[in-house]
This record gives sequence, C-alpha cells and structure tokens, in this order.
Amino acid sequence: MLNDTMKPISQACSDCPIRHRAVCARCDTDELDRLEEMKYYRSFEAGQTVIWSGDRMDFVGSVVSGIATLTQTMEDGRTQMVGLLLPSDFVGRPGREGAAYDVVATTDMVMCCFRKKPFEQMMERTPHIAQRLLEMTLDELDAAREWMLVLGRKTAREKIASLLSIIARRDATLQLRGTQGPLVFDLPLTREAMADYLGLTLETVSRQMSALRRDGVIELQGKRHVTVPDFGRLMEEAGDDSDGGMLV
Amino acid sequence: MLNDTMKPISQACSDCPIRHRAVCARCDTDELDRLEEMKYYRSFEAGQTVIWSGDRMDFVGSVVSGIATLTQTMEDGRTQMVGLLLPSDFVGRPGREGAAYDVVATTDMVMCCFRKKPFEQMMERTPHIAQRLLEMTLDELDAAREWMLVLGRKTAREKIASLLSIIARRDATLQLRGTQGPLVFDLPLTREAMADYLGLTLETVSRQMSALRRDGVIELQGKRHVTVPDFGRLMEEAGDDSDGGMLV
DNA sequence: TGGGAACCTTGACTCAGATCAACCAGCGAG
DNA sequence: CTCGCTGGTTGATCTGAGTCAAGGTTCCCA
Repeated sequence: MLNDTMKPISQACSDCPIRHRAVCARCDTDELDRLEEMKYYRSFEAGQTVIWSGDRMDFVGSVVSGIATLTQTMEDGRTQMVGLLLPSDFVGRPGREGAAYDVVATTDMVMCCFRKKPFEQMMERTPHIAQRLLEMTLDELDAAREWMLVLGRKTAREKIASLLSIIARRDATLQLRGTQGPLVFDLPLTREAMADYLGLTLETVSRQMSALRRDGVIELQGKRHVTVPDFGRLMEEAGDDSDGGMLV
Repeated sequence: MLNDTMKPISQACSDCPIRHRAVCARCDTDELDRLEEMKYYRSFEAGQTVIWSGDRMDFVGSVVSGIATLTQTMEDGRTQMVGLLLPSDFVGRPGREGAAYDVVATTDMVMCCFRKKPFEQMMERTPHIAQRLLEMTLDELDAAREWMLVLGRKTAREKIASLLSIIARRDATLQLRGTQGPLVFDLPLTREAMADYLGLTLETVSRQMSALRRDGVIELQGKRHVTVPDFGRLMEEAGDDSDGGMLV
C-alpha cells in the first residue's frame, strides 16, 4: 500500500454510529474503555485497496462508514466478490496471520481498527466480544449461503433482481421504513462491481438492468438512482417468495 | 419426519472419534462431564432427511460419522447445496428457532445431539465452547467463500476438478498422508449430489468426469472409486495454483 | 472548449452448458 | 429369473450468457 490517507479522526465510542451493531455492541462501559485505548481510525478513498490478499495483517476492525468489498482472484485474473462490507461489519480474522482476500473500498470509507494482538488477548478475557463476533459470523455465513444459491442456480435476471432487493431491503431498514410503497435508493456499486458480485459480465448486468427497466420492475434516474415501485414484484423476479422470509 | 431410526447408541466422550475436532474440542474434563449429561445420539440412514428447512429445531449437534448435506431449495424446485457436513462438523445455530436449510444424510450417519436450551445456557457460561464454535464458523465461512469463487467463475471442468481436489485433500489428511504420489478415494456423493454442489446438471457432471478420465487426470474404478495419479495436475485443472495454499 | 477517461449501453455472433431423450449396469424383491 | 428402480452415460439440439466491437454520457482537467 503506497500511501494511506490517514486523517487524524477521533471519536468517543459512546457517540459511535455503529456502537450498537459492531463487535463491541455488547460491551459494557469499562470494556469499552479498554477498547477505546487500543483503537485508532483509518480513512480510505473510493477505489483504494485496504488489504491485499496474502498480506500480513496486523489489525482487525470495523467499517464505520462507507462500503468495501472482499474479492478473490484467480491467477488468470478472473475475480469473484465474496463479501460486501457495510458499516458495522467486521474485517479480519482473529487468529490468522495473512489476509485471505483483497479488501477494496468502493466508496470513501472510515474504519475503526484494533491492533490484532491486543484485540485477541482482550477477546479471550471478554466473552461479550467473542459472543458478538460469533453472532456476526453466523449471520455472514447465512448471507454467504444465500449468495451461493444465487450464484449457483439463478438466471442473470434473477441475480440482478436479487441484488437489487437486498440493497433495497437494507436501505429500507436503515431508514426504518417497511417495504410497502415505492422504494428509492442509490446503487453503491458500479456495473462492473455488480457483475463481480453476481458472477456475470458487466455487459450482461447492463442488459438485464435495461430489461428490468423496460418491463417496469424498476425505474432508473441516471445510472445509479433506482426506484422500485412494487417490492413484491421485484421479489418475484428474484425467484424468492414474495413475502421474503428474513429470519433474523 | 416420519420415523427416525433411533438405535440406542452410547459412548463416553473420552472415546469419541471426534473428541478433539468438534465443538467440545477445548472442553476440560468437567465441562465434558456436563455435556455428557445432556447429550444423546441419533442415527440416520442414507437418504434420510434430518431436518426440513423451516422446521422448528430443538437440538444442535455434531456429526460423529457419515456425511450430510445442507441444501437450499427455490419454490420451483431448483436446489443448491450450501454445505457439506463431515464428521466433527456442527449442525444448527444457537439462538435461532427454525432451521434455515434442509439437512439430508447422504450416507448412514450418527449425530451427537444436545437439546438446544441447555446447550445455549452452557455456552454462555463456558467460553471454551463459544470460542471453538467461533473458530469452526470462521472456517466454514472461508470454505463458503472459496466455494463462491467456484460457483461464480469456474467452468464445469474446473468445478469438477475443484470438488475432486477438495475431497482428495481431505482424505489424504485424514489418513495422515501428504499429497505426493497417487491418491485413492471413494466419492461420497452421487453424480446428482455433485451437480447440486457445483451448480451444474448431472449430465454435465457425468460428461466432465468422463472427460477428465479420458485426459488421464483421474482414473475410475466403477462409478465412485477414484485414483488421482498426479495431484498437481488436478490442481491445475481446478484453476488453483498447483501448490494450493491451505492456510489453516 | 475540447480531449480524455471512466462508466455505461447496445448489437452481432459464439459457445458452454442445459435440456430432452435414449440407453446401460447393478441390484433387491417377488 | 426377470421386473422395476436407482444411478450413470452418451448423443442431439437449443439457448442464455459470454465475447468482441462500436458508440454514448458525464465529468474532469488542460
């Protein structure tokens, strides 16, 4: 990594926007105090690589704001996104030396980092952290398995609809609105990143986006701003039951 | 579930074949004693469904012997395998009511089960269990992501070669042999299950198996018994570096 | 103010893998 | 012994998505 943009950001954990959703969610005040001592913030610009696969990783951390992707690459250059990191998501694996994936910021991003050693030690003595991390990891595993169904068995159109419905649903919950009535959101991904996510080419993504627009499933203002007039319809196109059973 | 085959099997944890690899791996003797009190064994026949997706699950447990699959199904019947459960793997999710996937025994199988409530309570008081489960879940997440690359970006031939190399490698480690020299193993899956795993049709699986045999990458004795004369060659066919970096 | 450079769209053609279909081998039950 | 069934193979054909190629939009910076 040539030059990280390392603006000196600082913030009390108590004011942290991801306080109640990140690894530290269950920590009580003095656990938080100890974390506060070992944490530091790092900022990344859109497009910047946070970690290269194989690099030695001496920290772990949480995404505070912005979005990053986890991608795997084959020798011949084919790539597959294997994770999408949103605010509060955890980066890095306690107990592992090297990074297993490339982590790339797709928007400007801020991370709350902990040096790995002290964090691991703290984890051993603080069940709250290990418990929360287990919960988050189980959720990620569920998401990964959902995604495997998408990659393995869905058509291009269904894949696109699935991705849009994930983003739309997340957006709706963030804004504390239900999935009734039209949903409006901005795509945080380029067509290429969408292709990478879905195991498609960017041309196919583009074509299927156009097709969904033509068929009235979505409306597009510009390339990235999306309106979903009928969420149930989108779910049908995704091949999910229209009542979409999000368990957690 | 109509009628489980419930042979009265019993075994001391200290003699358990998966003692050092399952969730209980780190437990000391009195933790083990407490687990021993709440555990019970269940047997399943090849082909039997252990749990249906959506069912209420009142237990969690470990696979002791045999193999099971985790599969997701769409309304129209398309299915994708999302997990392969081998001895020592954990089934069920603490803190969740319903099962998220179908679990099917593909060979005769024995499970060591714990009623969910007592197990969850014990987990809260026993960091050793939560820690081990975290570790196992992180490994599964890695495996799931590896698999996403296979599903999203590999050709049919590469997919088959990838699956074969996973099974071959696991088999070699179980028998404490390296990946030098010819490897011999039995496929624990039907062609249909392989197709399900890889997001292919069984016809394509069959064709690619024949192609790999024709090209000398594998040898087949009968339908299921496989010999890999040159593991490096198989890795190349899988699209991985031939030195295959298993980190853990 | 005009030339790049990202990013996106669309068209024509190709091809890997799906689909449809016939057939084979082994095996347990009557 | 042979019927029927499960699991597997192979062939012919079709098709969805990839590939290659040509533009179109923005937006930035010289």
